[in-house]
Amino acid sequence: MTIPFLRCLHLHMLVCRRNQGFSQELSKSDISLENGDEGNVSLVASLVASDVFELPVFTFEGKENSGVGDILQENISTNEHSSAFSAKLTETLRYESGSPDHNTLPLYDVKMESRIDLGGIPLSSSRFIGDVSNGSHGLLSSEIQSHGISDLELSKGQGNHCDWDNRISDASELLIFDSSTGSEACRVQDQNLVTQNAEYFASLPLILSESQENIDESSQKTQPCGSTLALVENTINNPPTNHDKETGELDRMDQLTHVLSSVCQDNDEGIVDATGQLVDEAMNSTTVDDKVESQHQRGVRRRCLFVEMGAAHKNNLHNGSDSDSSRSVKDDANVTSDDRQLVPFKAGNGSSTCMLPSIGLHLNALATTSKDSRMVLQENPDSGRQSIKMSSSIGSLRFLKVAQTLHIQRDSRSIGGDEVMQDASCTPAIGTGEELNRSTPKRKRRKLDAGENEGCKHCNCKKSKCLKLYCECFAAGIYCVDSCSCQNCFNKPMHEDTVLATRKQIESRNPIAFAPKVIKSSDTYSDSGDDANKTPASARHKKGCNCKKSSCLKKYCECYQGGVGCSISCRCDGCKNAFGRKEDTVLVGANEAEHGEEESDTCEKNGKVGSPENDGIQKDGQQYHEGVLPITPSFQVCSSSGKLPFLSGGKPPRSSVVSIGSSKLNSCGMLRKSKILLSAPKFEKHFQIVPEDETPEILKLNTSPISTVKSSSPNSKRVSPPHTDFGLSPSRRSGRKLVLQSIRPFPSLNYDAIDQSPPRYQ
DNA sequence: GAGTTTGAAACT
DNA sequence: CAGTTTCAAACTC
Ligand SMILES: [Zn+2]
Ligand SMILES: [Zn+2]
Ligand SMILES: [Zn+2]
Ligand SMILES: [Zn+2]
Ligand SMILES: [Zn+2]
Ligand SMILES: [Zn+2]
Repeated sequence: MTIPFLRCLHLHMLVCRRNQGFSQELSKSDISLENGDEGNVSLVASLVASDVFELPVFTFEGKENSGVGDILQENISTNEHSSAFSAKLTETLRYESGSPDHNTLPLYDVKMESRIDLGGIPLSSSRFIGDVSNGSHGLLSSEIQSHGISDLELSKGQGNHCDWDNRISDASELLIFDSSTGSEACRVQDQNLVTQNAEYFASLPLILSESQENIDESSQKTQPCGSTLALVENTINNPPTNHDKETGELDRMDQLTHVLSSVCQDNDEGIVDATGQLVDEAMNSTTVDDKVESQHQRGVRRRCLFVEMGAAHKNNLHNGSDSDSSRSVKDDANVTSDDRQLVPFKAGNGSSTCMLPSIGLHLNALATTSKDSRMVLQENPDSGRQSIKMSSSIGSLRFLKVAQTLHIQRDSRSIGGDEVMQDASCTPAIGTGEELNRSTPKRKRRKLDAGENEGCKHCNCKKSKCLKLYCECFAAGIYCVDSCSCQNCFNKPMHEDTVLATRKQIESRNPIAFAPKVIKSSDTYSDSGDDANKTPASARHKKGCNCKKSSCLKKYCECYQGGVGCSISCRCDGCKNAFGRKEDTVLVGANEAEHGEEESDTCEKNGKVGSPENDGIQKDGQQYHEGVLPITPSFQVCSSSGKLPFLSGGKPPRSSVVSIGSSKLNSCGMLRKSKILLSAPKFEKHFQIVPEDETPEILKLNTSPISTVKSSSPNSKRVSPPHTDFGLSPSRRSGRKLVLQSIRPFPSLNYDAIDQSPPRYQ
């Protein structure tokens, strides 16, 4: 029951890694789906119903159609083995992480994740992992489970939202961050989210059916199956409602935001976060069209669709044309990114163990060490919002995992670049990330297409052995993958000891060395209410750039590359940063907040629209909310597992930071990470870290208030860090100081580990 | 794909 | 901390 999100994350991770492998299986399942749309749907529904919590999806099997059924059954069976699997999974995960390529079920995974998220069902992360571990099948099962759970709960009583709410609340918070980043609408409060989630769940069955219908209707979809995924894809491909693609995206975002907002409004509790992301994507994909009306329902439906789609999609993909599949994959990736963001929620429960096996991230190794940390969600009485605090490693781990998944996805899929970053950006969701960065990557991907997407990055090191920050992989906290063109690479799981030791050394010199390069701070007033206004969040490069010849107009500039404007921390000459000139910030001075907003806006715009260069600036990165930590090892404590951030970018990061909603997610990484966290909550100041494109997943901690953290979750270890911080002198300056504090996480990890519990690393 | 430019990372 | 070197990405062609 614990935390669905986590599971989702794990699933994602797993999925991503295994995507390839799954694809085969999926193809089968897909086929079955294609044969009968209804059948698919039914399957899903059945699954949902059957599964209560965890693994056992058994019932499904019986229900399942022959084609799909086989696959599902297999999955299920594997799930049953869960315990054993879990162990295996961990291993596999790592392995995978090491070589994301292995499995490529990405689509599925993604879908799985989304579903899970939607379900919001609290599963023990561990179980999930175990499920996942089983293999592709496991993934499916996991999804199924999630659904099943959701359904069950829902079925029991939509009326009983309470449980969900509670569960969700945590998740929702996490989600919220993401959502917030993504869409202003998200502002809605976390609590609301929860309720919504409950509704979602309840509605899920319906949704499924509907979703199919919608698919058929709405999308002419090429794919007969009409799985929700297909729909989504279709919508994505063809901007749903009418909007031109570009505008369409924006519109989508807007719509999504609107929808979300409306939903939020509707529900006091508003679920936004996790669902929000999903919703967003779904919204985007499906069609923003419907916006208003039962937004909730739709949102739910969409989500459901997503989830379902995920499954269906997979199927479709296989059957469908390659292009479709690719698309679907992207979508999945996006979803995952979202999930990532969601994930952060809480690892909370003791199950943290799950995290252990993470994937490719360097952190993974660390993860084993500390499980202590947990994410704590605090509710601020004041605002009512809840701040999630991840103290723990677990959260970090999850993030990491997420990030890894993102990475993996990137590798395998090479999703489009930016997106979320997803936001990673994932972040706070961090996750955001990755980069999360990396979100809606699929859609964005379309745009980006090109090469690197967020996720796709690969290094080409010749002399650094991939053990220095010169190496983007190493810097991102991830292991090199097959797609890397590095020479004499030591940044591989087999050299884990060396990697970790090197990391440690580097961190000792510079605590924030592995922190996301872009930090988002919502300072100022914004918090209070609304920071939201948007404003806020001004994302900035953690160290500022030192450009002399590029005028901060090219990606040589890390600020520009990160999709953020230059700040007083920058020492650039002739700054013309399209996301915001240094001068502007300086001048503004007091007004910083405003500027920040502006900048942020600009960024978003850029990202979404086109950033200057379509390329994607790395927005992928997910911005982490204050607390969110990057994957850095520090997190590791908790997360050792995860690897890299991913942040984001995972999210599939969209180009712009903003993204999440708007999308900045980097799909890749994370995420796109994706995502930017807009809202900071009410806390004093929230800083979000935006991982760059890829930052692996992000851990989202609520830093801001360290105090809060403590208060909130006594359980959790104290994150307190000295903040003194890491030393970012510049950032410290005036306003930014806060940021640094918020940032603490990175180092914090270490601290935690070190101070209290020695890092497990060694 | 080779070659150049660039600015961060690393080194002194 | 500044200056220099090293490095790999970003960019150009
Ligand atoms: Zn490298
Ligand atoms: Zn590499
Ligand atoms: Zn390498
Ligand atoms: Zn610059
Ligand atoms: Zn700058
Ligand atoms: Zn500049």
